[in-house]
Amino acid sequence: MARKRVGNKRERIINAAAKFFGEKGYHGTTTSEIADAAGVAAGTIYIYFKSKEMLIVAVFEEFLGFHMERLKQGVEAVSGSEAKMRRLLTLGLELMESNPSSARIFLSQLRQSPEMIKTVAKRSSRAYKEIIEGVVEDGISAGDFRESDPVATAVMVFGAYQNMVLEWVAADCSYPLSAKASELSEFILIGVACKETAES
Amino acid sequence: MARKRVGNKRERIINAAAKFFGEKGYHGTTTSEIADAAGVAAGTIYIYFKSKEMLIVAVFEEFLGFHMERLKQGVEAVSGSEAKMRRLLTLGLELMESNPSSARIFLSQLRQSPEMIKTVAKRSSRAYKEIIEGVVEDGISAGDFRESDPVATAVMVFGAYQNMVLEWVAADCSYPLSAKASELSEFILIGVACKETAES
Amino acid sequence: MARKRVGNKRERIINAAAKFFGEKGYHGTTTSEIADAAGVAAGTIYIYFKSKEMLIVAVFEEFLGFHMERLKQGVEAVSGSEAKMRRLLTLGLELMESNPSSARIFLSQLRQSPEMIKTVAKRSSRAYKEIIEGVVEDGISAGDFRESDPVATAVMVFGAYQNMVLEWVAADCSYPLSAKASELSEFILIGVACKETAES
Amino acid sequence: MARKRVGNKRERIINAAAKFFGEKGYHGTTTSEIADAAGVAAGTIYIYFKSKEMLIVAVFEEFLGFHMERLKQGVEAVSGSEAKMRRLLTLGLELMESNPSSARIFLSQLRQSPEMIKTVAKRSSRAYKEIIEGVVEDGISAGDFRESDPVATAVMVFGAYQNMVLEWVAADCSYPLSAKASELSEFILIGVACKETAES
DNA sequence: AATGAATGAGTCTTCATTCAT
DNA sequence: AATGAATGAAGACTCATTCAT
Repeated sequence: MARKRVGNKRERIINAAAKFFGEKGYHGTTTSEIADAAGVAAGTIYIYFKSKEMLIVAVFEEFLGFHMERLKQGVEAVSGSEAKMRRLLTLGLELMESNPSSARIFLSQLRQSPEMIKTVAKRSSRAYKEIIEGVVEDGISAGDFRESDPVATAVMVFGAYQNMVLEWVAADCSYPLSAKASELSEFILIGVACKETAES
Repeated sequence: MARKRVGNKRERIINAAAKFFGEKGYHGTTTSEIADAAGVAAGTIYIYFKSKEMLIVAVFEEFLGFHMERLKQGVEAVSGSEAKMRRLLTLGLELMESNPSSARIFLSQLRQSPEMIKTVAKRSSRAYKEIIEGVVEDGISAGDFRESDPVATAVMVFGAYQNMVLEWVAADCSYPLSAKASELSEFILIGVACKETAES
Repeated sequence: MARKRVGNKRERIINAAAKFFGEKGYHGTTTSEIADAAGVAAGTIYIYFKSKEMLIVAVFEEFLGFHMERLKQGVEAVSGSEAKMRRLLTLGLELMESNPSSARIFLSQLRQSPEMIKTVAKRSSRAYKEIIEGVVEDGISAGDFRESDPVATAVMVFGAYQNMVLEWVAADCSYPLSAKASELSEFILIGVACKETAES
Repeated sequence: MARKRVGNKRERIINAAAKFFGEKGYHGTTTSEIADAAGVAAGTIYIYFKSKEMLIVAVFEEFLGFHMERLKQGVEAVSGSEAKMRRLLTLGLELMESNPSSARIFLSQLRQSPEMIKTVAKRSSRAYKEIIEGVVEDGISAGDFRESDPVATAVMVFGAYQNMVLEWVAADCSYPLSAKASELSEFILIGVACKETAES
């Protein structure tokens, strides 16, 4: 009684879906098992979501919205371009670490069909990169980072970040991801900010 | 009729599979259409490959082997750490550009199931990163690149590279990917080599 | 159209399966034709039965349960060892005669795979023989039958009975099987009851 | 080299087929594995046998012919109705015991399709029963056995015999079948020979 | 809104059989 | 006679989705 009524049905379905999609992949998960785990009937899913595909999209949007909000807050909470970038990367890894299932969806399950890549995956990276771009742009304006194309830079920063998470997922999340934060930050900061490294 | 005898059957199947898997995704492709396009009977696929899954793995190995060979040759053909890194990244983008279908498989289709991520996708990035690591290590030894953990550096370099390709794929390959080579190289080289950037 | 709503789905599937398995054999029958004949969709079979194999097992259990109940009742309804044995054999032949399809499954289709022989076929003959053994044991105790190993005796009685049915099935059920009841009973009764053979 | 050329191809195919059909069942065996085990190409089977079905028929005929010859010889070698019957049953069990695979084919694999039951299985039991009938008839003529319908008697004798073998096969041939010979003979002989039952 | 039994189109895979060599 | 690569028809089973209740 207690566990069943925690959250409304839509939320329960999303949570169950996130868990299974992350663990077994989109095609490896059946809508029935999601319904079971969510404690609803098979048909109920279709009251809240038009199709299985729309369900994974919803799962992802939930995840993305939550991420974006946190990241924006985190970035605003500190000052200084370098500190902002550090915060962004560290927080990003922490968020991924706290929800490996969603991380997996983010990293691979959304790339199932060319259609999905073009719509959702694209939007996801766009949102992410907008934040990165913001930090980069501000850093350049402030003279903290070297001159560069913020868009291209964001693509590469995001790639490095993303691949670090993928490595961790491929390693079965067997080590603390957030421990890699400083390593990542160093690399990125040198890439974006490198200006005054003396001689050698 | 004309295309029927070009190449042996195994090769024809691999080519057809690469095309469809890349265009429509692993699950969006049926073994029958691969057989049709390859000009063989449905059952023939199973003479050469144990299952549909082993087929995509084979497609990928083919692609990876080809890539690795080219990249190694390319890197060896030039001298100087910076030149090697540039060559590596440029060649990588060129290879991806010349075979968008395989690029798509490489970037997403191999991540279909958690199983695949753990086995094949892992191996693929490992192979790629080994080359990158080699260049980074040599560069550090030679004093051309700054001191850093070559492994972690390779992860990030690979991530940036990969994401640049993914962007291109998500944009429907609508612009020449190789045109981005210098941008990527700059970013990476600053990240790995940044030592003597004068004042500001 | 008329037959559609007779009985629930599970029952309709079992009946259709019994018919086809009996007529065309297990491997000669497709799940689709069973579904068609039962007036259900192909997938519906798998709601009620885990696999085609579990379906034939279910068909058989149904048949066996029905048989056993009838035979036990029949045997209890009469008194005297000889009368019981006669009743058992007669009733057995009558039951087989009334459902030739199930008889065929019982006699041969359950022996399709070594696995089935070891599990289901074994259990079926065990159930049958337990009843026979009971009658034989009681007959011996009562002094009506000669001393013998009831287990081995049951094997042989069952064999004679079974082969009589098989003959009938092989002859396309072209004669009334129950007409053979007295002949069978005589043979068996002499075998089990013959006590005072003089001389030799 | 030595093993391969022992026997001609036809014989090798029959032997391999007997082994597999007996162990894994008719439908559980592929023609390819038979060809492999026989050391011939897949297509070669079809030079010697028209189809898979004709192959199992051939296997069976081989087995039956061999059996019949031995049984006839065995029966003729002794004198006296009772001795002949004993010899027949004992020899039958011994032959089955010496070739469990063929025994399994005989007992169940030939019953795969209604067609097979009607043609081959029928013929097999007919051959067997002819021998039994002969012994029974002679016994009756000689006054050794009681008056009865030899045909029906043979059906029942054959059934008892057959079921004893089936029990043994179902028990994984885990005990010496020939040890059951005397038990079987007693049962049968009482059934056929019992003449002077007093009274009742 | 919720259910869950039912649907049936869709797919991978097997394998007896053929035939060019 | 022999080969064995190739065929392609066939079939068990799955599962997203629907709809009567």
